[in-house]
Amino acid sequence: MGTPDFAVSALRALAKAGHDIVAVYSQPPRPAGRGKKPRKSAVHQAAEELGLEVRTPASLRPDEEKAVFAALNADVAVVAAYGLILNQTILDAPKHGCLNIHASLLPRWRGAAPVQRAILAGDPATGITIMQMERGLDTGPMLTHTATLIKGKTAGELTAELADIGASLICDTLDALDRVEPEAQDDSEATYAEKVSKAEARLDFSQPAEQVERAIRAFNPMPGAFFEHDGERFKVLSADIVEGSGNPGMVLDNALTIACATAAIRPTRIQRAGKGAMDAADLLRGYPIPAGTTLT
RNA sequence: CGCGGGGUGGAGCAGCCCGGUAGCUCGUCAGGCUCAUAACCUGAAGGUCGUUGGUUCAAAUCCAACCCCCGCAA
Repeated sequence: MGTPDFAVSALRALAKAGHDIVAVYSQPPRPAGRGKKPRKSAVHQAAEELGLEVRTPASLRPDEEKAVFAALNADVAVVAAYGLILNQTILDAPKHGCLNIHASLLPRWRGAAPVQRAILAGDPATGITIMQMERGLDTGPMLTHTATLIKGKTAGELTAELADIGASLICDTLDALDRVEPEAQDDSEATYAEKVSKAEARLDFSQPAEQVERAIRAFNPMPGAFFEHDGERFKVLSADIVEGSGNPGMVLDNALTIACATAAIRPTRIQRAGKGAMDAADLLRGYPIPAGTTLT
């Protein structure tokens, strides 16, 4: 059970490992993208390519869905970023219950956007935790986990890396399922990774440069950290922290060095609305943003 | 039929509304000067102006269709 790219790695790995996948659950196709045509989820597409049966119920609450799921008579359910609440009946249906591939080192960052939150908070490392699902949101006992350093990675890069880690870890965990010792989470250490909102993606230069740079990485590629200038949106895909000071948001030179609360930030990759991503220097060649300009 | 921007020498743009010599910033190459916080001067190479068709004496510029890229929204 999964929906985005993050879950595809695991699906492919499970299939390749020779597991008998009795069904794949994913969110139903939704109008999305330009043209608003209904699009199948990444998992949905991958499952079809693998020739697997795909089910896309809008909810798992109806008795009928519960019955269908139970009839699969699965040994175990693997869940990764599925996007639907699993009720107790569903959780109990498989012989070994439902295992979740979660993109954080639980109990830190339970919830929807663990990767982004970890970067935003400046965590030195994060990882994947395989846990036994229960009623609460990402609260179940942990089975296995693998850590990785965040360094200067963007959310996109980290998510891709964690997807691979999760894929191999779930396979290993399933192989050793009868040997691993479930470990309860320490609720007092738990933090919640709230979904990212569009408003958050607007850069706030009144924060320290270090925090601004984290935001840029956390929101790359989605939804894209941005500032506004001349009524246009400029997504900042990456930036360096440099020396400099001035009123927050002010451009300090002709190389687009932007003052923050402390120090300054200099975008290296930028994307203007309607344009492709380009180096900041290239943007400035055809679209100068002179020193003294204040960005919001 | 969700809204919108764009495809012009290697890069980023202007020109298009008001058809008629292809421009700017940068890069590249050659030479000069010489060492001035991404150096400066001179010169050169390099473009089927996304594709196809139409209008016209003449189209990057007007019209039609199509292909590709992207922002919003979801």
